Amino acid sequence: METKKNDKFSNVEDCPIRNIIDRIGDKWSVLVLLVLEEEGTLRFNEIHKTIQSISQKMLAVTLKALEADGLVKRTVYPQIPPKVEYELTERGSSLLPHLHGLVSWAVGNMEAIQTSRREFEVS
Amino acid sequence: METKKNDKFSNVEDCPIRNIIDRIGDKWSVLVLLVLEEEGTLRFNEIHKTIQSISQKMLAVTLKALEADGLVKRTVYPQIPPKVEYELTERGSSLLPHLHGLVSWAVGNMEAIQTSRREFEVS
DNA sequence: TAACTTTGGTTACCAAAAGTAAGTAAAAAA
DNA sequence: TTTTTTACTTACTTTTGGTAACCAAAGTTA
Repeated sequence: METKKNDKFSNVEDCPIRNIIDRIGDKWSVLVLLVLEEEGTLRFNEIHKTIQSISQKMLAVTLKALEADGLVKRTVYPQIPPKVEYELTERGSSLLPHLHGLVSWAVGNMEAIQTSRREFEVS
Repeated sequence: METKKNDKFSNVEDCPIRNIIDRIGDKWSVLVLLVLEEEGTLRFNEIHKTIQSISQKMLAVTLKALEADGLVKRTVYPQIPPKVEYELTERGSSLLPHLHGLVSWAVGNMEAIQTSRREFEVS
């Protein structure tokens, strides 16, 4: 008999791993976090210029999600034309070292991985 | 004048960050890697029993991707009914410490993040 | 006075990725 | 002969992501 209790990953809502993967596992969050770390406080369009391949829509969606999770702080200056600045919160900063671990692994292994992929395709 | 050279993330194909995020940032890869680390060698259905919320299709797709990247080794025993075993490769094992960094951060911050999300919703 | 610029978005529409449920192969057991 | 077992695949639906056009509101230009 297989009860839910035998599956330690059954409660997807409360599984921290799935929770974090669902959030930073999207297409853009990690890139935005890394850019904000490197460049400091940035306006919407400045982020967009740094990550040209993201659409305005996805940048807006990504920033809103990061803000909702308290990883990024959004500051609106009531001007016309509008001015909105984004910066990492402490919580966002505390995540970054772990991302850097991943990034360094990725940098060190990317070439071998790309080779593996090509070999796998032909077979 | 904005040339491609001003955007250090413009070559999405060759950006290691995007590369690794695209691969382990999918919904299931990290979970599968963690299960294989914890349980050792497992058959297809054994993984499926451990991660009940994944569909057979997505488990198959995920394993194939991990195999293509050389993170997981697939061994087929020519029997009927079939027997296929999956285990981490060295490359896969070398990635896991970095994932654990993320996991521990996720465990430590999940509650605060969930609170932030609820607060963000109402405002 | 009308049109254009600037910024930080939103909206409608389309494509790609992921989820669901059912089907498949092949042999051994009932 | 039907059922069982295992590791998938296939057809279909839903969710996510991408593209391009549009918007507000004040200042600048003509």
